[in-house]
Amino acid sequence: MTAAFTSQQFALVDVNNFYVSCERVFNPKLESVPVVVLSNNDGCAVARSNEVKALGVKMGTPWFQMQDLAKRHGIVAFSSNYTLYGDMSNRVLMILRDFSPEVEMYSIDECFLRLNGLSALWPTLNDLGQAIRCRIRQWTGLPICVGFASSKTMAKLANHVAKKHIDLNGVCDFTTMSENEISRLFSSLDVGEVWGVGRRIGERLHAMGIHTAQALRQASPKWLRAQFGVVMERTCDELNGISCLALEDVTPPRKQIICSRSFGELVTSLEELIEAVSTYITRAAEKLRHQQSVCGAVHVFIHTNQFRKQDEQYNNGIVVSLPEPTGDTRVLIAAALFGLRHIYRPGYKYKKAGVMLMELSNSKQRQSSIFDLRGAVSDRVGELMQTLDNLNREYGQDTITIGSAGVRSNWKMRCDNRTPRYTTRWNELPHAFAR
DNA sequence: TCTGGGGTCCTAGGACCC
DNA sequence: TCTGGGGTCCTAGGACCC
Repeated sequence: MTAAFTSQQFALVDVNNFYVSCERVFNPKLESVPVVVLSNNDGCAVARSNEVKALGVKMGTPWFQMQDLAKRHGIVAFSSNYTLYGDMSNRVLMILRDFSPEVEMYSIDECFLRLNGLSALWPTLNDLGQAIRCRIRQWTGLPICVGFASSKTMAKLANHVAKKHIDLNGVCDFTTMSENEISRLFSSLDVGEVWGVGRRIGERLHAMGIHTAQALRQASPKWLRAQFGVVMERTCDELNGISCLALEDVTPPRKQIICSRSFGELVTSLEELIEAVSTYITRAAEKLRHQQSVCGAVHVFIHTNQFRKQDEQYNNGIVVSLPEPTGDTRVLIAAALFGLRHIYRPGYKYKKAGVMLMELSNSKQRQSSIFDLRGAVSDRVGELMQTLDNLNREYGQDTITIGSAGVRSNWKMRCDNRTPRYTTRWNELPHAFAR
């Protein structure tokens, strides 16, 4: 298809400071209070309210490094509550589907919409944007911004502009701007703000004298390709309104599934690592079966804490191939523990372990090995796993587990200040009192 | 004391084959 | 002493994203 000759219209909808905003929905007293949400293990700030951003706290700042600042300014910190955020994210998605049949959930807090033809239903795209903001605010309590443009990369930038310029009231539409307005605006945007330009490439572009989005837009695509590869060439085209990135409204199944965690306390014993790895495999296998895949190889890794220079360091991982693809938690655990025993060395203080399910394929088109005479057996296994998943979904995670996942908890994450899972657990519903 | 987790894509280079 | 060339596949590493 010749994208260059087909005018497209995209919207990017992005929830402002998503995790923080979710917490505020259920605790309005947090409005205008500086709030951060911490990563797993209460390690780093992964979401910051505007008040916290104004204090100069960068994304990913370790929580222990901002203790002084937190005390001085009364920063409130929450452990992450992914159950809550995931559910709120789904609600936003459902609402957006009312506005366009073509919605791509790009990340937990961002959606692309394709609007071809739909914009005719609204006086202007700005009206559409305001309608979306209004309904999401009313139905979920979440604040969002909307960017409109003729390519996804530009829509991302339009959203960025909508967030920065208060007078735009949360909506920015590039599609009706003149070439002059676009040039002026893009000249004020650092090239690093462009989607696809990260730290490394940003530095190189600056060194080459390309400082703004406008300069990148005017660079030669062929030259960019020679310097940086095909991705940057596409980015340049996209900045010129030539849509190269299609809307992906059907999520393709994951090609790999990872589950890894840092430990709450340093771990030395094999037994504890076995518990942790068994637990991670259990989580990963649930995701695997949920997307109807089976897995052909398991990667296990362990490492020590790289920040503790005084400790002897050890990192290792191993890939264990399976004789035939499977979704059976028990087989996957056995493979992972086999690998773990291979790479485990006593005498180190381990900080993190993880597993990666690789070589995923569709469980419906599973290819049997020539030794597999057990079609009936694998059907039984499928039923067993299905039952396990159903019970755990119905009665809560880990109602039924595999024995090696264990009951010790030294290795479990710190998560000291997590709010209730207000929207997905009956016993954690928010209370409302009438006066 | 305390430093996240989960993904994708592209490219270069080596192994191997004919 | 002379010592090809082209294709494919795989992997590791690097870059990006949120």
